[in-house]
Amino acid sequence: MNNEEILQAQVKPLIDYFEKMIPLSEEEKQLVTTLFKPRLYRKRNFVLQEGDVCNQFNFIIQGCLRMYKVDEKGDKHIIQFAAENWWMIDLGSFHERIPSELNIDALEDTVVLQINYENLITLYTEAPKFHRIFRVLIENSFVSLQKRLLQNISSTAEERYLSFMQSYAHLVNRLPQTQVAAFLGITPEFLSRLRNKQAKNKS
Amino acid sequence: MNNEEILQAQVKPLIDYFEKMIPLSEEEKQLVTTLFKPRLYRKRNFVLQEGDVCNQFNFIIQGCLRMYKVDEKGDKHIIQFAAENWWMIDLGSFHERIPSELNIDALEDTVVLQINYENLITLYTEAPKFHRIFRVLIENSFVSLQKRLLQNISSTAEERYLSFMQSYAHLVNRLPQTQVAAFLGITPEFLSRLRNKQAKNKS
DNA sequence: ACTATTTCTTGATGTAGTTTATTTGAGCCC
DNA sequence: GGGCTCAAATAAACTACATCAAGAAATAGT
Repeated sequence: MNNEEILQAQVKPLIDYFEKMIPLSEEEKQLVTTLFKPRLYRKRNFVLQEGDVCNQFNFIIQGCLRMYKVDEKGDKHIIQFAAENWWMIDLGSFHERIPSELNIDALEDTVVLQINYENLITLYTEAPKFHRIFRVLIENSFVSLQKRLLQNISSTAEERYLSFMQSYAHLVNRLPQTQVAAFLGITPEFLSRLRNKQAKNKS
Repeated sequence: MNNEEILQAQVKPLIDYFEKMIPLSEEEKQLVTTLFKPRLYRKRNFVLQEGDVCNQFNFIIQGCLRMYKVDEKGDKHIIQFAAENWWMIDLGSFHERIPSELNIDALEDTVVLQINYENLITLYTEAPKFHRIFRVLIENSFVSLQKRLLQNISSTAEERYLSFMQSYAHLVNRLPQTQVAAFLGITPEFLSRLRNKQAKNKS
């Protein structure tokens, strides 16, 4: 993927996404086109590093990002993966304008449409409808997050693995096992055993 | 607490809560006063039972609620406690108008101000400012929830216990140990051991 | 095409947290 | 005040998962 292709990144998937919630006027579409900017992050590049204030609200056009925290031991704990048509942001850092404790990086070459803090305020001011759109958007994210929490506190690693295979079926082939393990909160070794067990069960 | 006291439930804490985010006009205050209704739930009564559609957005004036899921074994997994000045709702069920898998009940006699689905739509329509207010409100809830998830996937039971003691210091004396254990995702027995260990460390 | 690095698997051993059972204590109810 | 229920503490056996180590397989860089 080269710079020309980045510049071709279309705003259409984003407009479509918004219009699935609420139809937009021509002016509103124009605002979105102006205020969201395409950007390529190459594999292993950082969208956000801990210590920085998160200044971009990202919508993924192509590729895959992950968000994680590094603990004192140096272990990474993955909060979220996001692929095509998902959002990625540290909402706390973004809105409170405080340094983030989280990292976001690219697991593949990834093209996003991003809007910075200032421009999002502009968008809200020029088109208040986006308060509603982003309310609904965040409500949806909240519901997903709550499901994940519930999974985590109420299931064994094996149940979480099976559930992950279902919910992220489209993603699972694109992810190395180490990433899946870090998401499930288990060691890669134990994940390997689970996979082995499942394979045996099927045959 | 008797019915007279319930009827005295003031809308003031709620208005104050909103105005900490964004000032309201007199008309908007009036709308809030009209559309939110006070209600008493006695200890052990249900605000929401699984299978029902969640139809109320609740703001807690006095008391304490918990939200939990019951798994196949019959074990309860607590997603959230909420005391004075917090919100309690199953957002997924409420917005998608689908039956909830969660239960909400009262751990103490609890007075809430609640607005039902229809009236919330009315509120949004009459005073679009509330799209913004609820966007911010849900963003805050999202951030708390994400912190809890992170705690859960990255800490041991002991670390979670210590962190809980800090964040919920005001609540912890009002809760039986069994509830704390169900929130932390451990057995009451193991919590007892942790408490014991902490007590010894202090002396 | 070849090495180097990362990823995946497998086995042996260790540990955090569970399960089950028993005991003690604290409200509550005639 | 005695019987009841329900919350809390303690202990032993057990299980899910981690850690460590070492080899095999797959990817990437030159």
